[in-house]
Amino acid sequence: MSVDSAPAASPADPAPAEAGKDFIRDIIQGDLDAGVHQSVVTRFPPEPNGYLHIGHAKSICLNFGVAQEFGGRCHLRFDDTNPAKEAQEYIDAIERDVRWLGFDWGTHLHHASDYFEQLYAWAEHLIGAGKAYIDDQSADDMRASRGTLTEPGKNSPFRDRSVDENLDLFRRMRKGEFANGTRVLRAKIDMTSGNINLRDPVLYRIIHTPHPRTGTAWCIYPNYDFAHGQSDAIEHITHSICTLEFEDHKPLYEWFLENLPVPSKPKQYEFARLNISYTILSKRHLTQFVREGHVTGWDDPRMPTIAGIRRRGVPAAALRDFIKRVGVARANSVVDAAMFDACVRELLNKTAARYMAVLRPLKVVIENYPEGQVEDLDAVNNPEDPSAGSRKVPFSRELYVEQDDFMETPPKKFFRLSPGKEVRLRYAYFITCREAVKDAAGNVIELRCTYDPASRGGNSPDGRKVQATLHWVSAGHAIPSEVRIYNPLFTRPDPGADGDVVADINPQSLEIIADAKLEPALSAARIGEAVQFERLGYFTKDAESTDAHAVFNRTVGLRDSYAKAK
RNA sequence: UGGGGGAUCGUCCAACGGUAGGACAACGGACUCUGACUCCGUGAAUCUAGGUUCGAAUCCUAGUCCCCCAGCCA
Repeated sequence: MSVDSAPAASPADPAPAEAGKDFIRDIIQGDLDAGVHQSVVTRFPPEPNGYLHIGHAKSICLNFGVAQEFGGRCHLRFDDTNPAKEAQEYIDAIERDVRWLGFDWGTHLHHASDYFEQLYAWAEHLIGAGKAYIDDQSADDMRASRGTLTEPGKNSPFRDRSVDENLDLFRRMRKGEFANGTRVLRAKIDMTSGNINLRDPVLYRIIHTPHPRTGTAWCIYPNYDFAHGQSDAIEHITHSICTLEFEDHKPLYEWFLENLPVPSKPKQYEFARLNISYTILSKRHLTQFVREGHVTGWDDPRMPTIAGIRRRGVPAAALRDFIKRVGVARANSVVDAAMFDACVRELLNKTAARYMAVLRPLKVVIENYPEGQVEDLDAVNNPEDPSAGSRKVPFSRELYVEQDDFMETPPKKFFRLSPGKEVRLRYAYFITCREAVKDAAGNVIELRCTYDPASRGGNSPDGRKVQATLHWVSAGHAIPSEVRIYNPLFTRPDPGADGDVVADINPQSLEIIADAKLEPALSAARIGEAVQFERLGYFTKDAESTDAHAVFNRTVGLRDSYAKAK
């Protein structure tokens, strides 16, 4: 299912270290200036339970970005503490995506599972200090005694077990003597705390499921709270940057650092996660879309995953630019999806080679053009980049133009082809429409036109002007191709606001054009290479293409002030 | 009605007691062999009410609204 152009081991397009400015960078600069740290060490800590999305890209750019800017380092650490949800496929995809984004963790690829033995020892340390106990309550009973947002919790009847009993039970948990869900290790903190995370949080649970890395070595696993801060401490992370919802966990994070003989004391900082209009960035929902087949996979170009964005043809640099423009703050916000498109267009305008392609072909016959004659006309590859040079485009008597570029009875502001109207065919000739040929149903199926031989190359020696320049493809030379047009996956800017995300999925999110016509030079396009189809948008050849059947994805359309005016 | 956070143009982010600025979006114009690009221009904001101060988006007080937390997920 998953077609992916796998990047090389190190980033093909490394991110440049250009400093942004935000409260996180202010804090780091302050710490460095004050000598709190000699250098900065950050980490990007994904759980390998799904593919990375554009929200993760924000965290990646932040963590790796500050490390780069301040001359420190950033670790890639898999937070693999729950084997029931994690898989090797995700681990591989995450490494690939981080590299593609342009970042390099060097030798610092780590896993929470690397620390299972140490974390276990620390758990026994806590038990020995009387600060953790084995609870035999069921999950339901624990929930009932935890209290609510407004009512304090009640102590577990197992809270005062002896150190020896706790130690014995914990060791037997590790040995696998107990079934899933029968016992947990809890910290002994304060069941009446206003912060629910401090009401004797669970530290270890029994999960008899093989782990992608440690196999069956363990059947008890630390949870996030017991693993994260300690892993940070082991790696000497200086600034542990996470999203706002972990703010309530900070007191717990610090409680472990204070009560355990950890080698360093990292500090946690939180920022607001990324939200984008017309987009869902929740792993739970993205997983659902894949599982239920609303999309073709994690790398479906409609998905906000890094793999999907890449496959759609967005360059890593455009994604980085977007993240940079969005900024980092603590206020919840929803970024306009148009800002992402703007970043993509801005980069592609400078870099993408231009070609002509007709998506919805309408046959044009140039009546006064000699049958059998073919001319190779010069076309500029990229007007924004003279070094890109030029190419030849074949012109002949029978051509295709876009159906949208003809109207039998045009409204006032329609500049394109209509009966009697003269337009320019880009890089070719002025042509005038003489007749629209229709089928029995009255549909226009062909245009009979004449050309002005003196306008070869696209300019008339008498200096007369035309209002429109159209793209075109020689019928006899055209390469047939499938083109996939992607529209927003959702019909509303705030999908799921009424409670059902799936109900807001856009039934027209994918338009497949089976028989587009491409100019011959496009046969050399490489998979993943960004090109512009003139007047239409930016496209890239999909990895599903075969020699016999090309497939192009639309990355993003061009701005279209005419369409908007209509 | 517990605990924790947050409110600045339509949107996102700046301004760190001293002229509220940038980007995206919108609108108008110029240019154009892409109705693209580019360029020029226009409109557009400090949650409310008090207070401190020569001066407040920034400090204080009281409100209002929004977000997060009751997994043996992360």
